Amino acid sequence: MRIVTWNVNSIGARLPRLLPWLEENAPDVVALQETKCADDAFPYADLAALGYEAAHSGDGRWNGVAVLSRVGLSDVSLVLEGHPEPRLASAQCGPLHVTSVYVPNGRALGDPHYDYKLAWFRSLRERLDGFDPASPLAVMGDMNVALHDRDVWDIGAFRDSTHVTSAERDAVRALLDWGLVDVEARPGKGDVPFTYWDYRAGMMHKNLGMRIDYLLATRAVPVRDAWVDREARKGKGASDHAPLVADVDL
DNA sequence: ATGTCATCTTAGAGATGA
Repeated sequence: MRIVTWNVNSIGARLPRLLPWLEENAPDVVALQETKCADDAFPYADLAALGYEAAHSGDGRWNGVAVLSRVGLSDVSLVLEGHPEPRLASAQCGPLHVTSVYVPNGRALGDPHYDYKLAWFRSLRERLDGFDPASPLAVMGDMNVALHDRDVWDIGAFRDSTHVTSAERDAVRALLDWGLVDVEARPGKGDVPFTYWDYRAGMMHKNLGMRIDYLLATRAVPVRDAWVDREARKGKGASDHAPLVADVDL
């Protein structure tokens, strides 16, 4: 099966790009983030027309996550204990349990949002205790963390900034220690499979990006291939994130 | 790098977040 994670930066604004992309790439399961959409405005019908069931959690202007599946959708959960913002959606999709996450950005060191980010990660880790690391399970989404120095275009530009601190990286590593593997995409242009490029300052054109979107999967998920579709980040009407795609033997 | 984009607000340019 083919699985995808993609921060679409508004599903409403992105629909003219998202729907043709789904038709062309034919993924079985898609984890979406930043739908920026209330549940009653979610484009269920457009997605159903392409064969997808959807579980969405969103309340409007900010955040919002979804799981799309054309291989079954059951055991839906939209809750991360103690955190009311719509940043997590999970479901059983055929043989694979999928969680779509949009981790809080953190904003700045010393900002309360940074502590919120770390607390959110802790809750996500605790939530994993309800699952079996020997079973096929994927946690996918925008982690808002660059795990290694090479995962940003210039680590020197990230002094005293979020996304690269030890605490944030430790929070991701705690997920790995539970039993998840960081499924890195094939190297892209510039040797690092960046998934995000800021809209400003021609960052995409200069390939000044970050690898902050992740597919984390248990060892029970045999990964055949994984890549970033940079084409989806190009041109008019693109999200500032590219989709991370993987083919798995399930 | 701070050159854009998306959304909301008691109508329309500014605030907010990324």
